[in-house]
Amino acid sequence: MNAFDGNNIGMTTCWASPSSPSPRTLLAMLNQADNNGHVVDQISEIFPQTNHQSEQRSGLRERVAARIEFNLPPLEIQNNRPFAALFRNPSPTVPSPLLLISPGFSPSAMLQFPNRFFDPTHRILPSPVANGGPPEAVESSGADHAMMKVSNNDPMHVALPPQQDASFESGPAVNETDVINMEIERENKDDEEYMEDDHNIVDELDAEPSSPKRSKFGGATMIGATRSCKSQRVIIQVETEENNPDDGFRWRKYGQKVVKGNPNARSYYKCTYSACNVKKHVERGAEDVKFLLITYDGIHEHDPPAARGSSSSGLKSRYGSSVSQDYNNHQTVRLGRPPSSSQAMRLFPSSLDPPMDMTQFYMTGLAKLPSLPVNQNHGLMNRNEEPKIDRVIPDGTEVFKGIRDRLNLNFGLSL
DNA sequence: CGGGTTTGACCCGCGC
DNA sequence: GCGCGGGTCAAACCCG
Repeated sequence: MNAFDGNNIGMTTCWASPSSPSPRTLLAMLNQADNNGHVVDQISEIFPQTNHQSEQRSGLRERVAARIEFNLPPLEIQNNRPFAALFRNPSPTVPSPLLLISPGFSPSAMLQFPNRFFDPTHRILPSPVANGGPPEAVESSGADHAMMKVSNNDPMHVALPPQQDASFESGPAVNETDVINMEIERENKDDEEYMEDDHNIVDELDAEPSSPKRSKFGGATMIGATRSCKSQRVIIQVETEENNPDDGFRWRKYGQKVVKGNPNARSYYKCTYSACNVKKHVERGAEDVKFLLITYDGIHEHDPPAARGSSSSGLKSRYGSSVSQDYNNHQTVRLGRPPSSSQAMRLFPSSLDPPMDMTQFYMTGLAKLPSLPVNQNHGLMNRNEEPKIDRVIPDGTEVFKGIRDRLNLNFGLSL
């Protein structure tokens, strides 16, 4: 039994029955309630057993916490949008609020185990000032999809036991469980500016009619696919010279194409694991080639493959990384086999790895995209794994369990 | 020979 | 219907 099985985090990612309010809808209602008290009546229909009278006078975080009957610890949020220009459709896609997380906290772990954000005692979210450098940050969008941005100029080093590596290196996964967590987090900021910013984001999204793909998802940023929208999608932006950072899984490149708006070709990869349909495509930022935009489409339902010719102590895939093409004329074109792992950048560092210059991530979960098929045993990567995590954060676990239970109770949402 | 990349052709959805 | 653009296929090729 995985230590996180008790949470069943993201066990099922199908939020949405049409009759049940989505978490976003719920939070939007909470937003409105900030400015319009009677909207709370709507919410009271959803949470009839909660006493929201006092909540109307408290912050939204407190109200959310009260409704889910758990105390959500406050988070530090800053207003920043430093990477807005890095995407092909930069201005409308990048929202502003950032959540700060501590250095050394794996973004993939963050996505897979969002409950850790709630840990009030382990202090996962310290002040960036204390880190002496640009903070890690998680960004949550005010638009119809979740966005998270993680940046950290400090070397990342996940302080986890080695046996946890596979879980935390297995690549990013985000589902709407994460989304609601992030949404709840961001709502902690009872700030007019914050709310206005939220609206501005929506306005910006709506203000770009020239992008035909956008309307499909109600203004959500649709970077890429026109057809393969049947699985969840996570977009990560990494500042790296690697053109395919190692994420612990093995990928086979099956295509490359120059897409509109970006002179840098996009490479398409499939997971080589049999019966695994996870794909990803990788492209350089249109405006800043330092940044690599990796889009994961789908969720691995298997363990990361053992590295060939290496011990079982770590994932040292020879094939996870390659410099397949010199998009920026900074590296020589290399055909055939990728460079050795020593040249490859590990996307998700482990505790065994030496500190690396992992700098920036950008993650986007398109909440509007259809969720994964309901499968009680799937939903996030490696959910079926034997327990590899012996560091459990009880408070966070309980918090998330409470959220899950409450959502299940009130919405019939099975997480 | 197995497993990877390359690359042009093709497929398909969408907007006009 | 047509064109555009993103995604995929598959033969050719590369490499250890």
